[in-house]
Amino acid sequence: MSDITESQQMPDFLCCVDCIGFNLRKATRAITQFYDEMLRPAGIRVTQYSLLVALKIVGPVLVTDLAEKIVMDRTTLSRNLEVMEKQGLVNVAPGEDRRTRWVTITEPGSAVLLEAYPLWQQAQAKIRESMGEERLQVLMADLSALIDVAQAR
Amino acid sequence: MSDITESQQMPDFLCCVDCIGFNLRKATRAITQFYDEMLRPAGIRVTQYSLLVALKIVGPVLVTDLAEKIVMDRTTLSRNLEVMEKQGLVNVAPGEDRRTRWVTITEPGSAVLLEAYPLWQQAQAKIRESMGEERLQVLMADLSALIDVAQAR
DNA sequence: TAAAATTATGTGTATATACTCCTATATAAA
DNA sequence: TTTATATAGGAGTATATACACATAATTTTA
Repeated sequence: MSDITESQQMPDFLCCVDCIGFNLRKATRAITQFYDEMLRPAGIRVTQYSLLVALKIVGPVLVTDLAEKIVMDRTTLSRNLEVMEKQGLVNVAPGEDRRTRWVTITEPGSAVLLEAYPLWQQAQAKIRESMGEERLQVLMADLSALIDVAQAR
Repeated sequence: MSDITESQQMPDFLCCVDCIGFNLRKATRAITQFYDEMLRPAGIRVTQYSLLVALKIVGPVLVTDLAEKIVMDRTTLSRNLEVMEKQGLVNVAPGEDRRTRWVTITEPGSAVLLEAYPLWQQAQAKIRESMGEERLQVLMADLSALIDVAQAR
């Protein structure tokens, strides 16, 4: 256990704790708040923005298929879509196979997406300016690699 | 808007959508599930593990101070600690300044931390094996940089 | 010292996340 | 064709997250 079980006062160490899960969650909290704030004028959050983009590109799509694509638990996606359906952003309709449900972006959903897009661009640009394009590309690739490690079980 | 507003069928594009928020959240979902699964025998999740480590190192600490250190909303931290207090992992006691509350890891909390530590090490090692030490260091640094960008407002 | 401003925290509400168990439906096997 | 199995999704429960608002206590200011 070395230095972890000893109750030393070393506050600065906290910022460099090397737990990948912790650091990833910490960065996600900060970045999510950043995007959510930038997107606020459009009335949606970054999670909803991402789902609208995904639906625009791959929709209509089945819940389970979409969930797998975006590495989101099926039940999580369902609950997120439930909110968006109430807001009129998406449509969920049963398929011929009566077990399935097709998810589609609605007209109002597309309108909100159009409104949100420039706001998202601004957020994205701010980060790109500060981080640099190449560094971001490496980061995105590393995040993908992390997903592969996590799912290789 | 270019290719985003056109309902083209290009499912593979989804995996490379360049929204930093989306990719970060996606990776965090996968990695959090990974750590949570590895830590399950100890009965805690990676969020709780991180909080126990933090408290072991810097505790006793005030709620707001800890929240700032770990880039977590004050109210989020309060709610997380509430659960851990019910489980007996932490103690929350009022300070001399009667507005404040000191948070401390308990004896049972330390015991759980000791039990969880080797499990966490295994999770960490698996990722390190696959990613390599240098790549991970770069990744951690980039996550820190992201936090700085997000908070520079 | 009394009033104003600041600070530390709690509460209400809402979204985000995912595990476990359950139901309905479809497909495969006997 | 009946039975067994696999699949798609929903519901219950619990943690994680954070914004807006409220409260109590302290500090600053007039």
